[in-house]
Amino acid sequence: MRQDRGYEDVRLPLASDSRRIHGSVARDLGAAILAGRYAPGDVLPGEIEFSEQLKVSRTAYREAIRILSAKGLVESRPRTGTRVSQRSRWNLLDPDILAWAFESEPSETFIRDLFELRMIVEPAAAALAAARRSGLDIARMGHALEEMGRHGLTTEAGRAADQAFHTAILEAARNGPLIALSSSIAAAVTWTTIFKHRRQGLPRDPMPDHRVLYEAIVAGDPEAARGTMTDLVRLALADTETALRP
Amino acid sequence: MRQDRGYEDVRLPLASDSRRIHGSVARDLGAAILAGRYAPGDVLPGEIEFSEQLKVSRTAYREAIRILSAKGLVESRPRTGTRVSQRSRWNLLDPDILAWAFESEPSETFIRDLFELRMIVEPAAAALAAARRSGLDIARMGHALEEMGRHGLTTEAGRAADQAFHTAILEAARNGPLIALSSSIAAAVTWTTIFKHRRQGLPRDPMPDHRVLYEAIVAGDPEAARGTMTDLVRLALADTETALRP
DNA sequence: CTAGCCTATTTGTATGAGTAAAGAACCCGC
DNA sequence: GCGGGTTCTTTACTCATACAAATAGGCTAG
Repeated sequence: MRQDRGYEDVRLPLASDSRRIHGSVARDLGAAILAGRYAPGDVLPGEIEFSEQLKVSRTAYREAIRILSAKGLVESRPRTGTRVSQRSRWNLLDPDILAWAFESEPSETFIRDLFELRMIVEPAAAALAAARRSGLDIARMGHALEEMGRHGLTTEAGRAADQAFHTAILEAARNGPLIALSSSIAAAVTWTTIFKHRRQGLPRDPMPDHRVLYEAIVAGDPEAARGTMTDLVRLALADTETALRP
Repeated sequence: MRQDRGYEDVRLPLASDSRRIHGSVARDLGAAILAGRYAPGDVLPGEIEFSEQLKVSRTAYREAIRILSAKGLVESRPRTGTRVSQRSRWNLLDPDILAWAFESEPSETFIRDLFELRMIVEPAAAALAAARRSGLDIARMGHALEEMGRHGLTTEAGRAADQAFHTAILEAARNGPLIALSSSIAAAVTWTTIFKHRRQGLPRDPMPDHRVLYEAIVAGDPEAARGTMTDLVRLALADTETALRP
């Protein structure tokens, strides 16, 4: 028997709907801003000019700008035009923004910052998850672990399972705002692995760590879960550090 | 001598630009969704019908929907229409979403969740801040403390200063994604105070706690800062709990 | 009963005209 | 000269309309 309920809204972390024109324009501009091609304070060309330049209608262009504006990347006012906002206004935890940030390789400090966040959030989340997890949560984690083991982290499916494992833990913590952080965490998780592989092969098999963590959560032992997760993230950070600073 | 640099982009947490029509439509619909007037899975009326009903052009309405879509509240596809997304897709850490959530009084569980997040994030942030704070950071915190002391938490200015104090700490932690959480934290901070007052007056003067925390950060003692912040948030949570459960 | 086409419905895109807001330049009285 | 109000001009914002694309669900042939 398959347990499909609850998975129905799981999709790849593809940036929203880049199929539509407004979506792809937003993605392109957003990625350009994240990559630094437009700096905070810069004024974009006027609507008519820029939309013509991009070969799209003003309607589509404006909708793209609304998207960026909703994520805090730009602000537009009559007479002044549309300008890139200060970094402090950017919604760095927005899933799309993260995806755009990782489109062109992000700065090392950004990756470090994400790991710092993981180090803060995930151990606490693991502790909460150990206290609150349901049978369904456990099933999901178990399934993700299995998939990880089967495919290995060299495959796309394996990395997805890794993400799913960490996401399941955050969801088991039963905290809405915390779940909203899962996309950020997931981004960091994926890039850990990618970096590790880029720097030739796995320095270490991550499966044992994950299994111990899983057992702690199944056993309902918050402090064990916290400690194990701390170790897990610390090791991942260490691996990433060596990959970053060769 | 005043230190104005760096404050130039500080504004009230008013939901973006509700002056423009697309902005106010987005605010209204967003607040309605957050308040539960539209439930996840519900399909909104068609563009033409709904925009006429709201007495705005289809263009403005569509731009509003793009904003909501960018924040994960809705998803729209041809033929199917626009429907409210699953809660797990909502970007609960988005500043606008938080503002909308607090427009109609939010659920108790949501407030508890925010406090849980504070409890996780702020002590760690305080520790980092103690290690990394600059002179400017200290000046800001000091200024905010002064204002808090002068106006007291019964005034709008005093509450703003309280928020500013906590925001300054997060900024001193020198971590972009963490700073993006400041709006969430700030929301929780404000509502603590409002709840406490609703439940007759201050149960306790919060200034001493804040001063001790400030000293720890000035002294550059991470563990002291972490401990003090933990106490501070725990007390705030306790106060809020008693206000929630009368 | 199934695979594949059809079509009706809904959002998406394009275009053009007119409105409102917000700096900047200007004018005027002092 | 100089401050304060006024006009001016640029820009985004709003509106209306037409057409294109996508797709869910029915229809039809096999």
